[in-house]
Parts: sequence; structure tokens; C-alpha cells
Amino acid sequence: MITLYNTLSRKKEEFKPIEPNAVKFYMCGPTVYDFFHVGNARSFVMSDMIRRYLAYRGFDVTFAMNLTDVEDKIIRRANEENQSAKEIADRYADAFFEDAEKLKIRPADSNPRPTEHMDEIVAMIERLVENGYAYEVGGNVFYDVAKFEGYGKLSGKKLDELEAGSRVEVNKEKRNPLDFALWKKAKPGEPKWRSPWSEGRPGWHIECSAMSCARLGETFDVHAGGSDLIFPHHENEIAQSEGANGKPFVNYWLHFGFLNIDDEKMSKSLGNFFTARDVLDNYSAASLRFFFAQTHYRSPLNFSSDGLEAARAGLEKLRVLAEKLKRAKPRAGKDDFDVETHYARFNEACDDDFNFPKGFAVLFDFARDVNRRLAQGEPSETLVEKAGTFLREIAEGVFGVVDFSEDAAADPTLETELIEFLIELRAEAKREKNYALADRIRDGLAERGVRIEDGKSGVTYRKTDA
RNA sequence: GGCGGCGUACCCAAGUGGCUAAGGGAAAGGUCUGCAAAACCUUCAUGCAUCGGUUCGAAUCCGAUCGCCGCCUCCA
Repeated sequence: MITLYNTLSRKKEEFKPIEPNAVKFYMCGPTVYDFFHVGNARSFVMSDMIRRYLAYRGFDVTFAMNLTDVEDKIIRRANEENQSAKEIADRYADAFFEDAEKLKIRPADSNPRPTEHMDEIVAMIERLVENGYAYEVGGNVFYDVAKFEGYGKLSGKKLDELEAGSRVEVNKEKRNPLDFALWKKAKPGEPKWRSPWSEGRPGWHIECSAMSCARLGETFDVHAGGSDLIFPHHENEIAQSEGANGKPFVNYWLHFGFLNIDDEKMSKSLGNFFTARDVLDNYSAASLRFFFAQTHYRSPLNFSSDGLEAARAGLEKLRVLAEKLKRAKPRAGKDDFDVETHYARFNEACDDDFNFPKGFAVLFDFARDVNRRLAQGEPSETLVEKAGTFLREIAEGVFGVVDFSEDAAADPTLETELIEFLIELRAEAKREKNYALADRIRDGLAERGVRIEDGKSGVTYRKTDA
């Protein structure tokens, strides 16, 4: 049984998707006006791991992640750089896919964009107007929050308290300061689309309601995003979708904790951020993913080079084990290796609200178990096969921190041939007790990112990870 | 002001009523090695911010205190 913490109920619930073996999963993606930062990356990676875990547990997951390509920040950026909004959006959408691929985030089943769903967006606003949840003023359309009974149910806020606490907003068109824009009339030079009210563009919140509905249905299973989206974004999505469709919107809401720097939230507005691509220049995707997964997805996580360094070092154990298993020359036969217990412990850990830190603990216990057996001599065929499958399914398949398919030995290139040649030379030097030369070869390769290791059954090498 | 969360070893971090408080990093000793590296073995919190309380039993529940953070405004 999988349980997960549902922001809507504020407690762990048993996970029961609408269709027993299928999960419809929507993740709030980026607004494409800049490169995304490592804080964004944390959410994207964690949603990726959750999606992978659900698939590993046998669910047929349909994963949709929007790219917001119409928004004020894009327009502002376009004006700053003297480009069209479309050019900006296209450029950073491309950058998003590049970075996501580098982070080993599996491509979504769909990446809907508002510019491609204008008809659905306009239609949903029309339904909200018809149903009495929205009103038009001078070409703008606003959601009338007072009309929606459940407003505040996700964020735990009460309408009157919100009003009391809200900053004074200078917009006389709104009936209530908390009303939010569904449709914005275009100012001269702004991108615009046709609608019954004016030529303009959708407000930020409506796209997720319209597009999730288009891709996953009026009611779907999981909706995820960063904690800062709980209010107002997700609260507003509920008001829109349920106001328009008259049905429950989402059954389970998942929210990711923030990535902090010096215990403060990393954010663009605070300026204390690193872009994911900059971090990926110095650390591998695997290190970053492990760094993220070591902390529960709902907890805050402090970003630091020490932490990344520790993650990098810790991952070595798994990567080395993967190499050993790949190159093992097993003897025929069986042994008493009990991989089932490892699976059971792993599943039990992660079924509990995606407790990946605990899942990793199981993975390291597994690694110790296997390493201990490998150290005893020739491993059996069953050990190599079962352990390899486990590592491939968990470390590569669920977590994406080990690359099993990457096999340098199977694809000789000039580079690997040269490395192997140098290893031969070193072996020769060692036989002649010319250790100075042997060490020089080893050190020279190490400087270039290739580490040589003398094992019992011969010399192995591997490329050191960032 | 309203609402929510957090404080576990040198660092990161799981554990939310009951075996000896996971796991990773760092550190120390050992096996192996020409020397290393990796791997393996061993050591590393009588204690979980502080003080009270409930209980046969609490890091875990309750109360108070101290410290930190987030949302309420664009933000993953």
C-alpha cells in the first residue's frame, strides 16, 4: 500500500488512483523566461523520481508538465532584450529541455503550453462566466473568489483573514482585492489572442486548469509543485477547475520543500540562486539527484558545495558496484543471496510517502551485502544477475543515479584503446619494478579523470565523476 | 498579525509510542597493496534544542520556553 501526504487533507492518505493501475499526474513546470535554478531543479527532479517510482510499482503513469510561454515576466524580458515574447519563450523552452535532459529527467508524456491551448483556455473562462464565478470589466475577466465556497481549502486560509491581511492592491476593477485575472486585455505591443471579451492573454492560473483538464481529464490523481504554489496558484486552480467543471479537481496534492541557501529560500527575486546548468558544470546529474533524494521531498534542503561533495563521494560506492557487476566473470551456480528482502525493504520504505532517503539507506545496505559477497571470491551467476537487476531497477530506473547501459568496454574508441595501452605500459613498468614510471602513468591518467585501480582479478579503470 | 513547518552525532539526514536511534559524508585503526585507490572489518549520539507533564514505556504525545524558516505578493 502506498501512502502519501496530501496537502489538501494535511495528512498521509492511502493512494488510490481513479483507475486502479493508472496514474494521471500533473506537475507545474517552468515559466520560460530564464534558465531554471537548482531550486526549480529540485522540484523537477523529485517529481521525476516520484513518477519513476510509481512506474516501478506497476502503475501506468501519464505525466504532464506545462511550460508557461505566455506571462508578464516573459513580456518584460522580451522588452528588455528587444525581442518578441515568442523568441524569449522559445529560447528558454529549448534551454529547459536541454537542462532537463542533462538532469536525467525523463521526458513528460506531454508538455502543454498555453499558446497551443488558447481555445480550451477561452472556453473554460466562458464556462466560469456562465456559471457565475467570473465577471468582465472593460475587456478584463476576473474570478470572483467570494462565489467559490471552497476557496482556501488547500492553503488553509480563510477569505476574511486573507482580506484583512492583504496588501492594498490598486485595482478598482476588482470586486474583491483577492479576485484574480482570468483574462487580461492586451496593452499596445503585447502578445494577444482573440476572445469574447477583448484581444488579450490568459492570466497565469487558468492555463493549468485548462491544460490539465485537456490532457488528464476533469478529475485526475496527482498534482505536484513547489510549496510556494500552494497559495495562490493551486488554490486558484481548484477554484477555476471546480467552478467550471462542477467536479472535484485533484485527489492528491503533493508539494515540494524549498531549496535554501544559508537557510533562506533560493529564489529569483532574492537573487540568491545558481542556475541548474552552472551547477551541472561542476557536479554530475547523478550527484545532484542523490543530493536531492537524500532529504525527504517535503523538507527544506540547504544547498551547499559540502553537501554536493558528500553526495558525490557517497555515490561512488554505487557506481563502483555497478562497474564491478558489469565486468564480473561469474562462475556457474547459485548462492544464498536474498535479493527479495532488499526489494521488500526498499518498497516498504518508499511506499511510505516516497521516503527516498530511507530507500537509499536500503540501497547502501544492499551494496554492502553484495560487496561483501564479491570480496569473498568468484561470484555466482545468480548473484551477479540478481544484484545487477536490482541495481538497474532501483539505482538507475527509479533514482537515475547510476548509468548501467553506459559501457565503455563494449564500444572501443580511440580513447579507451589508448587508456588500455597505458595500463599495459604501467603493468610492464611494475613488472620491472619501475614504480616511478608506473605512478607517473597512474597520476597522469588521474589528472585527466581516469582512475586506475589494481584489483585482485586484474587492473580496472573508471572515469571519475564530477 | 493570521496560518504552517523545523531544531537528531563533527556535517547531511531517516525515524513520529516499545528490539541495541537507519543511511551517507568526514575522521581513526585494521585487512589487501611496491605505494595508492576501491572494497571489506572495527570505532564514532546511555542520547534526539531546553524545561516540565502524560504513560509500564517518548526523539516520537501534551504544555511552556528559546532559536530558525516558509506562505499570506511574482516565485519550484
